[in-house]
Amino acid sequence: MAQKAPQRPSSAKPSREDDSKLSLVSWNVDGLDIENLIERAWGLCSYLDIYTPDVVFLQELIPPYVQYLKKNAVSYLIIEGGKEGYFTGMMLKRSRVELLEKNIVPYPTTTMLRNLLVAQATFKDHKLCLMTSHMESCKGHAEERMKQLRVVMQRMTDAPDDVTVLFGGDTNLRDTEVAEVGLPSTVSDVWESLGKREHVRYTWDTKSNTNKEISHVCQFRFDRLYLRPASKEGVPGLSRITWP
Amino acid sequence: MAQKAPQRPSSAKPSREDDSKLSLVSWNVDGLDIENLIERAWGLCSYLDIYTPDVVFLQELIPPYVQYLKKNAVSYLIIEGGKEGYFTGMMLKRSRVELLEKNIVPYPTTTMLRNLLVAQATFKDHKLCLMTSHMESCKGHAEERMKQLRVVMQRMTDAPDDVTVLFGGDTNLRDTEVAEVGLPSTVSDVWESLGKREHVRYTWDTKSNTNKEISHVCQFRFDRLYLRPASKEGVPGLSRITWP
DNA sequence: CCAGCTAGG
DNA sequence: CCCTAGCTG
Repeated sequence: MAQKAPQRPSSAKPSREDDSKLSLVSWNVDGLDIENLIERAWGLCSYLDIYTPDVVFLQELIPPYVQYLKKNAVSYLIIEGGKEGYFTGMMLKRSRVELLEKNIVPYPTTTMLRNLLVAQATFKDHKLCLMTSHMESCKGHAEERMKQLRVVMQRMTDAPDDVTVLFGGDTNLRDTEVAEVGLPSTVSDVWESLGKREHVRYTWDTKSNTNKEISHVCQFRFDRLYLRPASKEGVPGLSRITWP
Repeated sequence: MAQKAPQRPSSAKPSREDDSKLSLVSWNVDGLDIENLIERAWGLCSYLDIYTPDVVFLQELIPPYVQYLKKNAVSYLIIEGGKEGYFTGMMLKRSRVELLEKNIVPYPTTTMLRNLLVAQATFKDHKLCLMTSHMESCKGHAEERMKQLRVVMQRMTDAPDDVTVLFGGDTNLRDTEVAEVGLPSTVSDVWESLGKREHVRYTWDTKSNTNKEISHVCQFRFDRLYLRPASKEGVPGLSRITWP
C-alpha cells in the first residue's frame, strides 16, 4: 500500500463470494501527516476498488482528504464527524447500505475535540447502527478514554434489539482500560470472537509496519471492533461471527 | 527551625514528664540540598536539645552531615545505613536506649540504593526493634515501594513477641499503596491510632511549609510510623498508644 | 518530590 | 503515538 502509517485496516471482511454478509474496514488515515497525503488517499481508493467493503470507518480525516474521496470514490456515500482540523468519517457503499440518519454524539470532557459518529442504516432490510470514533489519544488520557468507552457501550446497549450495532475505530484502548470499564454481556470484541489470532493482534505495529519513521518498536491493539448483535434476524454472519 | 524542607518530624513524642515512655522522631534532613546544610544540621541539634527524643530516625543523610551530628550531638549514639551518597541513620539517646545490634536489610530490586536499617536495642529492660528507611521515591515507583513495604512488614511480624517493633521513616507511600499491600493485623499506623488528626496528616506539605521554593501545593503523608507491640510487658505507652 | 509539558530516541 | 529524561511552575 502507498498509505502511510498508522495503516491499520481492522477488517471483519467476509469472503466476497457471499454477498449476504456485511464487510467492514476501519482505517486511521493519518491525515495529520501531510506527506504524500493524496498519494496515500489514492492508495485507500485502490484498496476500496479491490475489496469493495460495504462500510468504511475512517479516522484522522482532514478536509482535502475528504474532498479527494468524494471525487474519487463515488460509489460510496461519505459522512463526516467534523469539518475542521481532523475528524472521523464513514463511507457507505451506495449499492449495499442505505443511510437513514446520521448524528454526532459529543464526548462531554474531551480535550481533543473527539466525538462519536453514528449512522443509522439498512443493509438488505436489516437495521444497522454503525458507529466510529477516534478516542482520546495517549497513555496519560486513560481516564477520559474510559469515559468515552462508557458512552459508546451505553449507546450499544441502548439500541433497540432489532438493530445490529457495530462500533469500530481507533480507540487507543489498552486491555487494562477495557477490563476496568467492562464490556456489557451483549457486546463482543470481534477480534476476540474470531479467535484472537496473533498475527492480526496489533493494529499499530512499528515492527511490521515500517512506512513511518519510528525507530522504537511499539505494538498496540488500538483499533477495535465491537458488535452487539440484533436479538434475532440480524445481519447474516453477525449473530454468530464466523471467519471465512 | 532553620531546617530546610522536607521538614517533617513525625513524632510519637510523649510528655517529657513521663520518662517511662519512649519518644521518637523521624526526619528527612534533605541532605541532597546542600544549601545552608550545616546551619540546618545545627537546627536539628537545637531541636534535639529541647525535646531530647530517645530515638531519632533520619533520612537523606550525607557524610558531612553525619560528621557534624557526631561532633555536636554527643549524647546520642549514631548508626548509619550507608557510607556513600545519601543514606538513612538512627540516633539513640545513650542514657536511655542501649544498642545491642545493628544490621542493614537490602531491598533486592531497589534502583535508588535504598535499604532498611534495623537496630535491636533495649529501653528500660524492654526489647526494642527499631527500623527506618527511605523508601523508593516518586509516584512511578509504586511497585518497588510496595515490595519494600512487604519486606518491612515481614520483619515486623517475624520479630519475637517479646519485642516492641517500631518502623518509621520517609516511606513515600500513598494510601492506595498501603491498602494494596495490606497491613498485618498486629501492626498499626501510629498516626491513625492517635486519631487521624488532620493538622498533622501531611508530612510533606508545601502549603504549610514554605522554606523550600516550591510554588505548587503538595500535601502527602510520606513519613509514617508503624508499631507492632510486644505481646506483653512492652514499652509503656506502646501497647495501647495514647497521646499526651 | 508533585504534575504537566517537551524533546529525543 | 511509544517511552524516558529533563525542565518548569
